[in-house]
Amino acid sequence: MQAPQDTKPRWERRKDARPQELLAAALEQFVERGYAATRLEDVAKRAGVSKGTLYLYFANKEELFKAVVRDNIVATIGEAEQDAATFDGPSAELLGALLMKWWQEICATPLGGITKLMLAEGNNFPELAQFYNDEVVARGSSLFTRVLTRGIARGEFRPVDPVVMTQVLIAPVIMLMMWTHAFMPTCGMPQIPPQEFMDVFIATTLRGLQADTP
Amino acid sequence: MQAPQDTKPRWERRKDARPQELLAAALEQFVERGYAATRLEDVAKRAGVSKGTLYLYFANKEELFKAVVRDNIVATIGEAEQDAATFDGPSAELLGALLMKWWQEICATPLGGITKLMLAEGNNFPELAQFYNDEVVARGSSLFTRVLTRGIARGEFRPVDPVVMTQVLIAPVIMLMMWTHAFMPTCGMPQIPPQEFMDVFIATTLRGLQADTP
Amino acid sequence: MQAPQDTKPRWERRKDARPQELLAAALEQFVERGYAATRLEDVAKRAGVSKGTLYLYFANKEELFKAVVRDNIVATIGEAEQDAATFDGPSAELLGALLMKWWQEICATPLGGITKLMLAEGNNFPELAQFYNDEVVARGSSLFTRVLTRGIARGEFRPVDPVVMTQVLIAPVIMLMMWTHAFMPTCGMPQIPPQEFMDVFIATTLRGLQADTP
Amino acid sequence: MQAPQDTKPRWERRKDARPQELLAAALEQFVERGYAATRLEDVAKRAGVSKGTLYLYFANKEELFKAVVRDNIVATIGEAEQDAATFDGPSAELLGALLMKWWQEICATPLGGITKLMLAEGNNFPELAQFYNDEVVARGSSLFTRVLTRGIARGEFRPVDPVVMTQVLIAPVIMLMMWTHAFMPTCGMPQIPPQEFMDVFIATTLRGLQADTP
DNA sequence: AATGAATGAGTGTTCATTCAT
DNA sequence: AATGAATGAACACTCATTCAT
Repeated sequence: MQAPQDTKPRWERRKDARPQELLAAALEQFVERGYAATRLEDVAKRAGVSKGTLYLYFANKEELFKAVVRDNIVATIGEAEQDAATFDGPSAELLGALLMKWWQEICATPLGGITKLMLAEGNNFPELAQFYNDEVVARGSSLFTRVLTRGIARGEFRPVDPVVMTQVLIAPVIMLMMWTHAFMPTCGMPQIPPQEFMDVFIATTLRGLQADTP
Repeated sequence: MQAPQDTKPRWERRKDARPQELLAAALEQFVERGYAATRLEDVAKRAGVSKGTLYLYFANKEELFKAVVRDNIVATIGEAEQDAATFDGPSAELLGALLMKWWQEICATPLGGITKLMLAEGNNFPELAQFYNDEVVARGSSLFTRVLTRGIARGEFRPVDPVVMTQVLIAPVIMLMMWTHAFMPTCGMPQIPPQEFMDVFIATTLRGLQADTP
Repeated sequence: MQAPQDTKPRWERRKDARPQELLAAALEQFVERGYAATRLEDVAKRAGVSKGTLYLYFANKEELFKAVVRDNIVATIGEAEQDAATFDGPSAELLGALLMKWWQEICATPLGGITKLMLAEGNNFPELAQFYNDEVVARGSSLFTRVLTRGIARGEFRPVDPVVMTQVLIAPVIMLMMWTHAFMPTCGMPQIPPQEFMDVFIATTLRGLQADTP
Repeated sequence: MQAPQDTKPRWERRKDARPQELLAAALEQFVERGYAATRLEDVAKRAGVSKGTLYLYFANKEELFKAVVRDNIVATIGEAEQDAATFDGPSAELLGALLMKWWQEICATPLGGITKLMLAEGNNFPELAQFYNDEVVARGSSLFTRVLTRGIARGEFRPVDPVVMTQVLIAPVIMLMMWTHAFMPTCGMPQIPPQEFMDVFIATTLRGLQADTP
């Protein structure tokens, strides 16, 4: 028996990988330097190609950025939406899993830098802000809102306003992410141990949401 | 007795006011657009002078930014250091006053935007980061540390590690500021009422610091 | 008695002259190379300034081109409109004068190259085409149409359709201009003597327009 | 008797057709956008091949353009030269046929756009201008000159200077072509009916050339 | 023969900085 | 002190051309 073989010629395999290589390079560069300060030539160099090659795959800087967001953050949101749609167990468990997934797959990775970037530069690039708000903020929020609504409907959660509660859920995670990511290395801030924070936060919140059982 | 009078002719007073006008314009522009995206021409226009005039007072963009920080944040820290040095009463009172002063005079004003800016863009301008760390973060932190040490020495506070405790004091305030300032308008986050937050935070913390009185 | 003196400092006189110098350089360059092939750096060099200086006076390439057209062709049309509005004599005389002015001040000068350019590249730059059509073609045409209408109303001209007749008037002049201007030097075409052509053309046309006198 | 058959397999015929397909695509693109603005990628796409394939058949953009001219205009001139060389009848008939052929096979087809293009952009591409002048202008002119000379020698035409007369013959046709082709759609010029124009032009000219018959 | 990925020189545009007046 | 004209380095984006497959 053989290991599965890629029968394509080498350059074709290379071609298929290119967009991913470019997106990875772009992510790093955007996170390191911010949107405006990222030079496409540096992204290209980082991916080991020339400036022109970038334009074979992405129409311009803005589309490159959007592709980075889509390929990483939006994709993860999509998975989470799947998880939520097919999940059958208690809402508290689902909510906890979603929060932890968000933390582990986005906030705790370099992707967290994208959120920082949007906070910092969003004002200067309204179209990007719009895109990010539509594809990430709105979709992510409404996912949490739906889970809360489900829990309330099933009598698992107390009858809070699910929209407001969504914000209450989101806020500490973003805070923690800013804390973990953004603070300047020089800043000498204390390291909050993120995993513990998340554990405590989730446990506390779920307990607070729990409906009274007579 | 007379109120102190400015005996200078008007144009000279004007001249003396120039740097202040420029610094005010620069602050607004930096806060609105970030450091990199701020165009000196816009700062000049906002102050009602020409671009060249800016360079009569500030050697370059970086020095302008530093001057904004010095003239506002560093100055406030200086005052606070004075307050602390001459204060004679209980350490808890001093600590509460310092925290509240920090909140009210920096975090709750446009100056809070400078902190956001440093978090967001500091990495791209290492010299600015260094400056900000030395002049603001380090000095501010050490002020709190000194007050904590004083309180412990005087038996008012429990014998915590004053350096770590400093971070614990600072973190929530910065969090609140980020919350108040930075989050994208689109983000739809709930408004935390800052004054209440600060009151509760200060009360709780001081109570937690209080040494046991036998 | 003294010659009128310019009391401004030299650099200010320079500044006032700059736009004209740039427009002149741009006209030459556009006529020589066409719109797309004209490099702004070459325009700048030709005017003896740097590329950046161009942008102090004109927002971009397109605006530079429009300014060239306005400053030359549109201005001349404006004069002609004035002439026509204030003219009191026979319509035939006015019409002849307008045609000749058009020939002498536009077609026979480098400005004719602009028309050639629009014919050649207009398709590729729809916004420029629109502008040129509105500001030059439409205004110029309607001027001739008005004069024809005036002549007909006053019983000087036969009752032709003035709009169609306008085209008949315009066509030969544009033809002559293309002939004079555009033909490649190498092309070895015969030199039509333009002045004679215009004289004969105007004389013939006016005679053809003349109303029958009983 | 059989019609000549192409015995090659289909893919080979395809291969043979390639250059023609490319030339056709190039002609359309050049006429639509002009020489400089034509992107080889668009030509390739139009021909349904890849950009690289273009370079298998034509060394570069310039050679592609020359090939378009050769394959169309020069070829037609060649035919006309043949016609003229073998023609035995009256010179007036030959001359009329040549003029009409020129009109119908070049000026009235998209090929007319090539002439427009050379007029408009020739200056920017001296090598192309040289080529066009040698292969098209000179050869075409000298063909007419030879026919005129023949007619004069045979006593059919009046003894005009054949070189000058050649230009007189050429000018109106080029004019008509410019009129038909190049003028901006927006320009609202009246449509000259080309066939009538040519008929009248040829009839008039031949009559004018006719030698007096005693 | 055919592909299409890759290149890099070239151009329009921006903006911190300088300097003659 | 103040001006604002001038500069030029920097960057996003395009496209003719090359070449490994």
